[in-house]
Amino acid sequence: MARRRAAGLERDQGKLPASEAGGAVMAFEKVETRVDFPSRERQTLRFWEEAQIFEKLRAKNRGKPRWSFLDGPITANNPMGVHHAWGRTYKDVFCRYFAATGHDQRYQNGFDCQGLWVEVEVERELNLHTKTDIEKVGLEKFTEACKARVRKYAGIQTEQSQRLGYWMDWNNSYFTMADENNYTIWTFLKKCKELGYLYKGTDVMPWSGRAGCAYSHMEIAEGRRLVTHTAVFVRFPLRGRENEYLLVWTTTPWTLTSNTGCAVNGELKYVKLRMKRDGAVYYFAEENLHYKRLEKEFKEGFGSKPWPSDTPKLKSIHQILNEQGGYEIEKVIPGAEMVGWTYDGPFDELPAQQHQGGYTEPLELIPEEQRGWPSGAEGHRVFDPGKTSKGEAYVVAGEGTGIVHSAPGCGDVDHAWGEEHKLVAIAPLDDAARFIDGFGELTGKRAIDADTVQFILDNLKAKGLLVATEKYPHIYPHCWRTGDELVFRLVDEWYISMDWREEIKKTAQQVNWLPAGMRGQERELDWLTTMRDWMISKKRYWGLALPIWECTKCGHFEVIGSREELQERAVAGWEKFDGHTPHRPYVDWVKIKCAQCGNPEVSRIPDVGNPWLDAGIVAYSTTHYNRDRDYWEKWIPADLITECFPGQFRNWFYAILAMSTMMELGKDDPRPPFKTLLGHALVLNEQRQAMHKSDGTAIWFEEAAEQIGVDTMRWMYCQQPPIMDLAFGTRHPDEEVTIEGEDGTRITHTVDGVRLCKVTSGPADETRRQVIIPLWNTYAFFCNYARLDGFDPLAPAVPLRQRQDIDRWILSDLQLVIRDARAAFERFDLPPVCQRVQRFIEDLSTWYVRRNRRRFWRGASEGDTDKLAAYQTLYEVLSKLIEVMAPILPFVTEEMYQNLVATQLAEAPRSVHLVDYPQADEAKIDAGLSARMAALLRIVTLARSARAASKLKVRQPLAKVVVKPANDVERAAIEHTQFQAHMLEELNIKAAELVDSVDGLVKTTVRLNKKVAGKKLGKALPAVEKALVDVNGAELAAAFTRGDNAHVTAGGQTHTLMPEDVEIALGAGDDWAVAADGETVVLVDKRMTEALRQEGIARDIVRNVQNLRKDADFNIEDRIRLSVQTASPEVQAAVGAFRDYISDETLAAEFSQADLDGDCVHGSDIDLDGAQVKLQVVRL
RNA sequence: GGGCUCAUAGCUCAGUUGGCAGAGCGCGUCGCUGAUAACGACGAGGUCUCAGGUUCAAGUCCUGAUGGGCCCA
Repeated sequence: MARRRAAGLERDQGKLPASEAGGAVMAFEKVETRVDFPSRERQTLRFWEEAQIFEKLRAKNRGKPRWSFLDGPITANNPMGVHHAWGRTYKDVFCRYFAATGHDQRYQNGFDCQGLWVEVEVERELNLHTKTDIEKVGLEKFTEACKARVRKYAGIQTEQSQRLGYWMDWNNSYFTMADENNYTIWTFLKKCKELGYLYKGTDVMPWSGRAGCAYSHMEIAEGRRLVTHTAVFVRFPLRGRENEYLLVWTTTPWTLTSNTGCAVNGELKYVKLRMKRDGAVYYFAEENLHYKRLEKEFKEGFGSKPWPSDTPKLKSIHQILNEQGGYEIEKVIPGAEMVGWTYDGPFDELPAQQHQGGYTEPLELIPEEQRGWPSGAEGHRVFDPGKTSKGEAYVVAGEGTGIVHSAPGCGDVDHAWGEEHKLVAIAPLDDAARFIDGFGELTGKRAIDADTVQFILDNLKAKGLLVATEKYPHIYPHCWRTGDELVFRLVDEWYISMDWREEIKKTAQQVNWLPAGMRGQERELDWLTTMRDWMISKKRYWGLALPIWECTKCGHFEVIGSREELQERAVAGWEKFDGHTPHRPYVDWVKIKCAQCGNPEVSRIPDVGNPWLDAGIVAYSTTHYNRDRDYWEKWIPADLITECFPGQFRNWFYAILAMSTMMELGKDDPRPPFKTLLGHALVLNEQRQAMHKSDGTAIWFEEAAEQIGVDTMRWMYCQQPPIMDLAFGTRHPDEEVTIEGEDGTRITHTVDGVRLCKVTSGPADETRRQVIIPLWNTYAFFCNYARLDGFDPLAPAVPLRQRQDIDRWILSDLQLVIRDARAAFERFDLPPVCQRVQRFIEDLSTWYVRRNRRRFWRGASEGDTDKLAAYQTLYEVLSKLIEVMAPILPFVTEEMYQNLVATQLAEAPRSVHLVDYPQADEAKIDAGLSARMAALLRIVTLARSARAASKLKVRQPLAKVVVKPANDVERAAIEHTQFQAHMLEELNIKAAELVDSVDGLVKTTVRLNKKVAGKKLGKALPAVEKALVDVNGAELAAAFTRGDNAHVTAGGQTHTLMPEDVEIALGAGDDWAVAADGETVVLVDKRMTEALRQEGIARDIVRNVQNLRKDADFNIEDRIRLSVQTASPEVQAAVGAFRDYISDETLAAEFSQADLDGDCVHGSDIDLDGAQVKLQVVRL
């Protein structure tokens, strides 16, 4: 029992192990158990850098089978937060795994560069507020500023990604603003044009005056907000009906300037009523007179948002008219009767209302065929727009008045109505949402300004048209970037028709969408089915220059497919453009000649492209489709893409599928862009809410990396089911922190200059506690003893058959871990890898190491192969385990590898990441052994439970444990000598006994197994169940044991019960503690003897002395003098009887029963079940 | 307004063909510990959102309501 530790030290006397003398092997380095993981991660990064490990990895795999990963570009506009790190961890983990399994890869990261999001930030930097401001600064300067911003953040994100351990070819990242990317999109667009899918459309679009551009329907969804507007009731005088009016209601008074029609529902009833005050007659939907408007919203709010507190409840029209002196109903007429009535518009005096064919700026926006239509003022008319394609009426009663004011220049539905019913469009706003010329005093005013609204109200009042105003809350679209209210504006935009959507669907069906629970294919197909034509233009500056040259003379347009084609077609401006990127303003300088009318000065349209075009082409642009087709063929389809999925079905996933499908259209063997798509959900804070940059709750990457450690973060991401949002942690914006590493570094700010704040995370703490620390401590245990013992990893291996079964068991389990991990990696399913490894680490640290500790402590003696076997087993387990985990935890596994392997074995690769991924060694798998050990662990757990019920602590030895095994595996586990010894030592019990039955030792009760018995008993079940309460369980059990069936009488009928129809439960007696699980029963003998009692006291003393030693900071090998003083004869007797045991365990070379002398006496007074004992120790 | 989906312990979530409501975290008690910022055993904690229905039996199946989420209008 003597501990090896002390003896080992004596032998070593501080000298190095013998094997070191040969010079081949270094001693294992001492490993601390309290470590600063983030600081060590930074050291590991430096090692990789200096030793060029990534470069060596690439060289190693060059020319091997390819594995192709295609990176979805990250927006290079802001520093990374922890929400970006999930996807980037996936990317790195799979690239590392497929590198370890010997695959050549591209390792190309991508940055998304173009689009409004960059413009908005650059405007802020340059203090620009409008498009005019940008044009004053000059497009050249603006474009270069956008490029500079993108480069800056690409650099920052590169640095952050490297800190994450993300291995990419960082000098070869692609940028979507690159010439090749833009020109490849030109190729795509030209193909769209040639197939007839690219067209120009005129429509009323949601428009941001601040941003000066239209938004697609996908974009406005992100900017809906609850706001209160001034809504108005207005009356339109009917022509030819003295003092009679249409009553109209709107929340956007500015659109009244452009009214050209009024829509009614012909099938609805309308009331004609006369006001008592002035005799005016109003027409509106009868149902609306008493309609309680927004009643539900007033009570319950708008979705999650309550009714605004400063907004009064809405009045009904009846209330409003009553307050104005009351009214009388004259009659009710069908809406159909009103169709065709004409009326005076509220702003007929404006020049815009008097222009034939409507009014737009430029006037060319008016389609040819409409130019002869009557002006707005002439044409005001009541019409019935009928029903939607789904058969629902456009105009319904309820909110409003049942008479819908229609302005075809200000609304998309109105616009469609106008075209059908020949009502002209008057488009009042310029690109900054200001009134254009032709609107009198309104010209120059911004439509959404409060002053403008007030001006219009005053104007209507002065004309006697204003009936009432009110505060009206509703959900209204806002600009997702600036927060401004959107207006609706008639504009030209460019579209790709979706007439070929079935082709895209075919591509989507070729893809393996993961995780399965995401139902990705279904969602994508759903989107592809319902999506409208793709609006690809934007009236902005920084982005893809749409390669569309449109002749202003004849309207002919052409799409240029490449730089070379442009050069060929250029008639002016090429020399000036040459040498620039194909961005605005440079490319706008190039003019071509109109192929249709010969116009020699055809310019590019000023629009830039939708940014999803930029990201959607990367399967072609980054693989040089246009200049190196072989290369493209090698790498596309990619084996994997992985991104955060919310939103991407209609963004990147959609764009890359659509664009790739178009590029393949017409080929014999069209390729999908990728084979497998792995999506993952969102990163939230610990309260499961979205984290926001604006309120300081967004966790910046460095904050988490330096406080939590990236290995821990990576594990969190990998073990999280990708379908579920990850509750990451909490940022405390009021608590600034400074990170001080062991290496002397001090970090106070993120790379973007934001002050670091405290970040806490329950899930991260749990990960560290359950995975990283147990792994590390097992490693430390191994190294620290191997170092003292001079363990030589090159020593000849003890043959497997000469090792203990517990060694063979852990090695067998290790192979199973390797096999399971490989299988899960291959199907891109990381949580099972983490679960399997975590369970293994638990078994390793809380069972294998604990049970075998004394084999490592044992004193050295010649030919102690059992001890060598223990070292070799644990060494093999650790060094293989880190290879399994290396893709997920690249840092800690690297550090362990350096100490365990790299410095030990001369021929070993320099880094764990240069080692081939381990293969399970089938010869080491012993399924029977694993099953027996699992059975043993199950029985030990049951026995612990029974022991706890005995109320006798584990330090108190007990005489016997009785096991009734449920099956042969459990029986074999207990019969196994070594296994039984482990069990008894673990439980501190002297002997074990196997029995076939526990009858007589415990009380037995029987209960019906309803699942089985219910099938045959049916309606009789409740009666039988009741009858069973009175049955003697022991007799029933005995009958089953004999092989008989049991009979129960209930409700006058006798039912036969088979063993499987009942479950037998056990209760403990006085002498035994019992625990049962299914058929397995474990009993612990609670009866005490004098010898057991004394041994228990001795163990208590040992335990308390060990505590003293630890508190006194003695070294493990220090010898002591021990004093035990007590008046208790029982304790004195125990000390006498177990003197050798106490001496061995505590390294007490001398015993005393008096106070000890000396400077450093450590003592404590303890209570051993009522006996007072004084303990003292002093170092010898 | 339409479609999909969810509602179970303080929190996060499992719950198979209907058959004794579970895990992890947190909390409490006890125990173990010279690798471990650990570990182990036990315990408290539930109107399975609500209302009907089918059934011997419903968290589970059916109908409806309420509330949340996502998507589309």
